[in-house]
Amino acid sequence: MASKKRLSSDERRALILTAAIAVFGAKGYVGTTTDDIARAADVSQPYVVRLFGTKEQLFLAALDETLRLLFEAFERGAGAGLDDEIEARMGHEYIGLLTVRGLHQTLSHAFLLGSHPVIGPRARDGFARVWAYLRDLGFPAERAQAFLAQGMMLNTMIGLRLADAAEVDPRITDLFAACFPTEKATVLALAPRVDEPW
Amino acid sequence: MASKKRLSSDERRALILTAAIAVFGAKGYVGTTTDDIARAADVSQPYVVRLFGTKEQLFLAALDETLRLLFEAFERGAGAGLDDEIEARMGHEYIGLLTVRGLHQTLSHAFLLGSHPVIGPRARDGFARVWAYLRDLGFPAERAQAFLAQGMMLNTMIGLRLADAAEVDPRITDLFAACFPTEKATVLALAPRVDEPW
DNA sequence: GTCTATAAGACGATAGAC
DNA sequence: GTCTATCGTCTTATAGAC
Repeated sequence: MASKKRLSSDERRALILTAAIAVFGAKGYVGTTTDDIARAADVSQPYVVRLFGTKEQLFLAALDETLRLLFEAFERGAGAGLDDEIEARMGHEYIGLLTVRGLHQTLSHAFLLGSHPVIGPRARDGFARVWAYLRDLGFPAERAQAFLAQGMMLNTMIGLRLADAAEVDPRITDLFAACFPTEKATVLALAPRVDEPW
Repeated sequence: MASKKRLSSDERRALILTAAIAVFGAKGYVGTTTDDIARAADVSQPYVVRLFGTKEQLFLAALDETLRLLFEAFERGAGAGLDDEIEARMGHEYIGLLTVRGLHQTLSHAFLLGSHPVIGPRARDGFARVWAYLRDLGFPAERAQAFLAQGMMLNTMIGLRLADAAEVDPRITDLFAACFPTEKATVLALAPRVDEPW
């Protein structure tokens, strides 16, 4: 059993944030305990609280990091080309974010916290920034709208953990084929499964 | 102060179920206490547990009722006409369900509980039934997919409580106009607001 | 049909040591 | 930088009365 290394505060924070996105994504803001995250990051529960102040601040940090990774991915996808090409590349990047465990679901959970006095405003601002980003990129309103809607659909299918069902339930096979005409295999390969705790 | 009437078990169950959809929608499965629902329904907390067994079973009952109302609305919207007409009517009915407090958000929360051992399977089945309903109605896969995606988008905007922001934030005004070209006024009139507890 | 009282457990946060 | 111990609170569910 390897003994644990003493890390710098920043390194430890980064590890805990990664764990937080995974666990918050799987169990939601309220459903996640600071101890869940501590165990996922292999540190003690009080230390998580010590580093981030409160569970609420930890969630805000996880949301910020999630949005940072999202815009980073969008930046990679944006660039020269026709609208169709840009949209395809950005969709591809968004699917690629499935390698960040819990990212899509952390977004979904944040977007359901609209009535939370502290998290709600931050979540609304994040969503509005995504919208503004697409529009500033030159997406016409209707296209931006459809692109976002597809993203919410992917989030939902991930949150439902529908991927295993795609292999046994013909309805779900049909659904995946319709949603991801070109990237079905990638999505099925990267999507979290029912039996994964996170 | 009006004294409370003694109701039949079925009447009381129906009242509690309505309250449960509203509160679960606003605060989520884990974030809602049985006491929250009891107070919203004006009964004692142990009585809620008595009538529904456990909080988990109560959530399942609320989800069932939510899906029942959803299919009932779809049935009203379906019927004769071109695909475009049917889709417009069904979208209209789905927006009309905003009069049922918490319905869209209860769906969203259920759809994020994919890793829950009991609720997860029921949520997946509900989603698959919605998909199958659209396909059986004759929707081509691509159209059914886009329709569902728009629904997820509406759910997200409701969960975020974006409606107030539409009146002050130009980004959000633009977003609402793009998402609801014909029904923006209805959505804004029916959407829950930030300051509503549920 | 409905309530009050309460047991039993889980959780966030603090204190303080190393 | 990181841990152990622990307090106080909240929450589900049960017991039992009316």
